[in-house]
Amino acid sequence: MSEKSSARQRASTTDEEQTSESSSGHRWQRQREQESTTESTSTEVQCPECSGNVITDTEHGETVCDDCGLVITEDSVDRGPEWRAFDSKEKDQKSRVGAPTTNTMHDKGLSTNIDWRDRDAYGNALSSNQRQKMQRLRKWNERFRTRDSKERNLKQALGEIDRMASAQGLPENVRETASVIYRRALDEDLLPGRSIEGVSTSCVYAAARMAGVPRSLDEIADVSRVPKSEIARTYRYIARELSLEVKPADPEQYVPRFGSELGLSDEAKLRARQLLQNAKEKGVHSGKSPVGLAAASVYAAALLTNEKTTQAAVSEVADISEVTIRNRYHELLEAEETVGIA
DNA sequence: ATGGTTTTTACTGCGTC
DNA sequence: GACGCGGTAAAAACCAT
Repeated sequence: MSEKSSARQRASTTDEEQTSESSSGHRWQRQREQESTTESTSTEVQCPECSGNVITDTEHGETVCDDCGLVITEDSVDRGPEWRAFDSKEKDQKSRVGAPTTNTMHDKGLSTNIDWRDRDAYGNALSSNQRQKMQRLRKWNERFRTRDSKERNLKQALGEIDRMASAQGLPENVRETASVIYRRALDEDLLPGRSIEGVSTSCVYAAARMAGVPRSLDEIADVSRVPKSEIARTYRYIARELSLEVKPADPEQYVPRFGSELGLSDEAKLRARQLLQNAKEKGVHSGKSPVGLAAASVYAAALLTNEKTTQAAVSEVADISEVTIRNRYHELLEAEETVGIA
């Protein structure tokens, strides 16, 4: 058992809960009393006997008439957890639902994991007899888990997705999305004729854009083993076939990242966004690369807020030539002026 | 394949520290 | 003289036709 899954296992056994519950029984008893005072709610329902107000008494699990005391329902089910958590750590310890299913594992994390360490649950070494048994179990578990080619395919692809996402510092939800996209691609038989690597790269690219933290094709290509052209081709194909709703990248989405990489103030970032919004209204941006626009706006904003940056530095973090930055930021400033300094 | 557009590369001149 | 910046021309990349 790996440490993670054994912890999960332990959390799901009932005796642990029972003991921790009884040891702190009086505490949560008191909590429940407080709860009941706050949660006794009167409803619109009327008592069938005296037409009085009916109240729900959560402490005793009864629905009772406030006037005549008639018990309308009893032994109602308390659907809340029977424990209280006072901080997130405690919640993690007490909760006994397992890990959430995740699409970043080829079997959604639902299958059994057998740890590679030859240790039992207490951390003691196993006897040689046991060790051999575990070896066999591991082997068959692995064979079972990655039964057919699709599963093996997925496993490899998800590994790649994870690797690239990490390299680009993309958050967990992007990996999740990328995994989902890949699954769909696999289900729709989009893979034949395309490399696993290429498709998974495209998935990461798409997922990053969908999550609003876009990476340029160049940046993605940097961490992939596939040439940019292939990524672009595959991405278009995937996006079309799965009809992914990926809006054209919004330059504004690049601003925070470029801004912080250059160590600019929030004010400058805000200014950059304003410039972009203005440019958008003027329609200056159509046809121009979003990254270039973003880079230019960041540079322009730095100038306007008197923060030191150079075109070279912006060009570095944005992967855009200085020339493009110059051209764009002129356009940005022009658009700004025609509006007039209101 | 082709033509039009955008981006990149490479180079040069200007002003400032 | 190095550096940041602006401009230009030609090449390359990209996109729709």
